Amino acid sequence: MDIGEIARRSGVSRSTVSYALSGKRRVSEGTRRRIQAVIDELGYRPNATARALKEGRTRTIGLVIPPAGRRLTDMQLGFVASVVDAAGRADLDVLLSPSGGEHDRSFERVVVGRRVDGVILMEIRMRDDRVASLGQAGLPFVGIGRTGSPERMSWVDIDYETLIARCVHHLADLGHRRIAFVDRSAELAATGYGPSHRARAGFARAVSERGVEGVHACCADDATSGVSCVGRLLEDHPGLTAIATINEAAVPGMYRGLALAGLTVPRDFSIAGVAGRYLAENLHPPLTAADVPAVELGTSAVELLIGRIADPATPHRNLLVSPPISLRGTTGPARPRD
Amino acid sequence: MDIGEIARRSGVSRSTVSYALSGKRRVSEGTRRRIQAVIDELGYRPNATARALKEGRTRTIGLVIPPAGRRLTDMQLGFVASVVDAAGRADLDVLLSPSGGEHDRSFERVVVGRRVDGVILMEIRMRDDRVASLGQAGLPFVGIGRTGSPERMSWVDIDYETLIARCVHHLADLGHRRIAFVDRSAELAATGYGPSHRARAGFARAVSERGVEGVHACCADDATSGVSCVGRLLEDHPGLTAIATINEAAVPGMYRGLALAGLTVPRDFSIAGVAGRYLAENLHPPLTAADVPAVELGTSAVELLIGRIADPATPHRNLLVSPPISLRGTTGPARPRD
DNA sequence: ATCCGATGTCGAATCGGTTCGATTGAAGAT
DNA sequence: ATCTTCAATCGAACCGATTCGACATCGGAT
Repeated sequence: MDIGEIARRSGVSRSTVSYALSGKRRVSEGTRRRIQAVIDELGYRPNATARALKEGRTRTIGLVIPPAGRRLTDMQLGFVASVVDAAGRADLDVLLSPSGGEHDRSFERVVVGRRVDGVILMEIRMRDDRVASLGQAGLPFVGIGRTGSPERMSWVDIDYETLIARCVHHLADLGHRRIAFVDRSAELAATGYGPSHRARAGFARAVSERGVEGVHACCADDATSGVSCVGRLLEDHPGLTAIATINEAAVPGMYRGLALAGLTVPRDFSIAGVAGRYLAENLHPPLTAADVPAVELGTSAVELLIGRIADPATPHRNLLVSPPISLRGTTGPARPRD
Repeated sequence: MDIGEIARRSGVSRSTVSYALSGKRRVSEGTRRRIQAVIDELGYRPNATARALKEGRTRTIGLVIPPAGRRLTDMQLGFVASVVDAAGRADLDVLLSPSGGEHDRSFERVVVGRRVDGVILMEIRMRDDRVASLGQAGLPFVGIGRTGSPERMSWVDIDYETLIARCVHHLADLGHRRIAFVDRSAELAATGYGPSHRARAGFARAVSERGVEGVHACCADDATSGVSCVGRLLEDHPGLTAIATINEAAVPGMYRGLALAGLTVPRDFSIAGVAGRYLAENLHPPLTAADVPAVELGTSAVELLIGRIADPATPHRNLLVSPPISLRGTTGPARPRD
């Protein structure tokens, strides 16, 4: 059933049906009603593909998520949910494209096949080929995260550098003198993952400002790795009394690792981090953390993208959030170990 | 840049370029090379929308997920990931459509606008309007989950009825005489959510077979609700010593609730359930549970869907899994309370 | 010299919409 | 009665691919 069928049954031309539907030209009341009746009876809806072809836009945005196989963190899940939600409110559909490995069929298909009007890119590297591809394809995009030269793109991001520094200051204020920074996985950091780089810089800065000792450790995004990471840290650094982290997925494991070592949080050991609010609140004990407003970031990313699609020539905009640290149950005064 | 541009620069007609690309007719070696050179130079890729219009298929499948705002459970996340992954391997893209509320623009757009070649439907109700819509639209679909009349559709599902019964038997074998079934949220169950219904039936059956006392409780999908749900159960049913559950998201909260009541798992209280393997293993203590093979289910769903798209007249197929219970750390011999 | 089949390429139609310019017919002005 | 104006509608072109039938060319058979 196509628009021709509707036209025939209503005794008008195809263009009249189109105008009746879009309202872009006047159609007499009687005709409109007749057409509408036929449409309702047959349950007609214009074919989105044909419309997309003619209009030159698909009313779809691409959401590039971390590659399949890797589990989304709580925060990432929050991004995805809020992007889908915000897009839906703007009557845009969302096409999922797992990417982040090397060559990438899905990303290729979506981007250069023009399946989408614009793209939201997650888990961006300091140097990111996908950003280059998108630029070259002339496809509007917004990053959740930013590259090393962020002035050349639109993005929303979390100010990990500042936030981790703030965690260190908070811990130092409590008297901690040996603090570990638990990063995300070594592979991710090695590929130039922005938050890792920037958080490391913020950590180094704060550590030197406060004259405390800093330790860096990578840790995969799961509880088991958190356990072993903490085990290693405690063993290698006897004076360690606190952790600052951006690895929310490993936090439950860290809790367990500390418990295994006979340490109680926050009495014997403190943890502060950057995490999605939902997760921070639902951990036990609830995590003292800078609460990343995933919904706000996802929503803003969609808004920025819609703006760029409407007018690609507009100057780049961005949003850098540094939410305050919510004091919950995981930090307390330093207490010497051993 | 379109196929005409490539044709012009290669000095051939558009159809020749198309045949060179698709291989559906012979093109002389020299011509093919010339065309390929131009394509490589310009980085041309056929416009997916135009191709979709002509071919009558979009090479995209729709994935209908629970409505925005509700957080995906670990198991659901596993489904989504594996569906996206399996689809990608078949060179299909995935369009996300949050749905499950009442009227639903996204679902409408995707289904009747023919944006996709087929649909995978999550979180199906015993009676589900979306199944009717899809049938009426003549769009192939596969359920992860099934309705009350499952013979009329293709699906993959978890045999919650059997699995919960198995949990009850396991607990009864350990001497438990008062067992609670912790369901998912009351709202979800009220809308006829299949797993709730079927698990409840399996629970009732097993409880009567073993002559033990069964208690039913609904619980929202989060840790906090798990805490309060357990609190209520312990208070209202003093003899309660075990829980069987399909609510994986509430399990961490149940642990906490039991701990708050001074009960140690599994010494004082047992829990068995149905949960994604990843979650079950990463809980602390690891949950004794029937491990739902989310990846297998998602992959099978995509395979079934591809089959139906290829030949919609084929008889319906389905897959009902009932994985064995993995004994981990949360069940033990009953020990009277009070 | 003519006919034949194979091979390689082209032109036009098509998919289902949107949109622009042209056309029709009726009402109002002169 | 003729001209103008305007509202309502129509027909055709177009978006960018695929595909079918037609056609040109050429070597080989008669």
